[in-house]
Amino acid sequence: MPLRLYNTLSRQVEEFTPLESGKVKMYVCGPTVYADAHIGHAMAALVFDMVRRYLTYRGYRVTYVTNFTDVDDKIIRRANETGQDPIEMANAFAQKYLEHLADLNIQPADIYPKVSETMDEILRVIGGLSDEAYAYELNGDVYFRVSKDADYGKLSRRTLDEALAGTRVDEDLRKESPADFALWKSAKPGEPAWQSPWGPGRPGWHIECTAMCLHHLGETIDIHGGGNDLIFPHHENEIAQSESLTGKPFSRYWMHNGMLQLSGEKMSKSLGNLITIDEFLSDHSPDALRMLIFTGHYRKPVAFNKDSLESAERALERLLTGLRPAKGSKTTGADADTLREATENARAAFIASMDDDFNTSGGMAAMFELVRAINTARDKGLTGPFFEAAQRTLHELGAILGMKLEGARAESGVDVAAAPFIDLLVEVRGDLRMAKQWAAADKIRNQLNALGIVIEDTPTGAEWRYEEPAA
RNA sequence: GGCGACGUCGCCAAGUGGUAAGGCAGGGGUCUGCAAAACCCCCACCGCCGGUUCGAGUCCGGCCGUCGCCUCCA
Repeated sequence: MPLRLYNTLSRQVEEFTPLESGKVKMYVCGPTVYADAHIGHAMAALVFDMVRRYLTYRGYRVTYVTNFTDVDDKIIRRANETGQDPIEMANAFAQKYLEHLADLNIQPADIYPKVSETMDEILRVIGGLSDEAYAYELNGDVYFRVSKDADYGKLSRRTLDEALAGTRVDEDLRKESPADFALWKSAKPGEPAWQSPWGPGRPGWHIECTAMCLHHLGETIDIHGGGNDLIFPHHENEIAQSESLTGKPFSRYWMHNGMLQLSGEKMSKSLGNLITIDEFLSDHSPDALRMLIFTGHYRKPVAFNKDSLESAERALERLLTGLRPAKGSKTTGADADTLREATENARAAFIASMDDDFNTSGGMAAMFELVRAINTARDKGLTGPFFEAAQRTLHELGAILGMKLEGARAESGVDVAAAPFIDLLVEVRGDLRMAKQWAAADKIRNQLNALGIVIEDTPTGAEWRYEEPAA
């Protein structure tokens, strides 16, 4: 079964075939680093991390490039306000972003290009476009001549007239057409500037991705990704620049994730309705965010609110029940066969779903089916290789979605040093129960519970684990 | 206004034209001293109106509604 994915360019689900067999060149637009990243950024990073992990799982060798925009109006403004050097400030935010990505269990990209480090390539691209009359200069500014690009608008499905309809009133009136966009901006006093054939200045926004792709991945890449708010004008303009310069298709597939929404609106810096990654991680696990996002489809908007987050956390807890240890002694027999079959079915169902445009929701369903099969097998006393294989498969499928599926006990909450004392209390409680001293036994259970230690009685004795105390 | 996406159980959310996955919540059981967990069972005529078809949540048209883009934006 081939992998199929939705291509924004064709507005259809297509079979995926990379340019070079077995290899995938992938570029994802990264953030402009002028403030703390929020979980909307995280969603894009998470979605494409999942895409990359799945492609890798399916045997592709993926080269993954994602950029930092570190030269930009907003960065300059913010730096001026706070009296910092713009490049240094951007660098600090980029560094922090990288830490967030690591905290979110996002695999590092192969290359993280920055505008400030790609200047030679950017100038070369602009020069090439100028040579072919795709660009023109106006007193140190260089603009892309949209009218010369015959298929401009093919990604966002807009005609030139439509693209013009909403253009700003305070446009540079010297431009040949309002739809023309800046490739190079001449330097104003107090701004960081680089030397160019058109005088000192800095690049326009869209040109960086074109230059970075060309430089690091070549003239045609396989997958270009980003949020769907980038389709126009950013990605449209990238296509215009790249294909005008090379005469070749820029990206074979365009993938766009839906927006994370807070109270019914897109989470964004300009709207001010955001939750930073820092804020999120202070209260919740990275797995919970993945659960929330991958419960739905990556192209659809995700509602982020208290309810959806709580629901995701409970769903995650349920997933984790499948990883609790076996407690019986059977290793073979009908229950083992049933579990083995369920394990194979779950993996097959997971792959079938993911092959269909990364249907993580269906993949998640397969994981829950597996959890039920594991829990049933455990209740029936199964242990041993088949039980372990099932749990390993659960981990394996979770890992494709970037989930660590770590039990709370192993992860945090309980100081390792406290464990023997808890064991002791649980043992004492067991003795009290034997003596039918219910009140005293329940007191231990309740008080430990208040501290986040959950005790469960089983036929083979009491077990305990740590859980975040309910708020 | 233009372009586009979407409207499926109380909530979140899948769904290749043939009578609706999964999760959360809820109800009923098994187990248990009680509890918790786990397991079993129950819980949807798919926004509205037309049309195509033997048959539509799934295709076509219209309407209503939500969201995104059109300006920096993951």
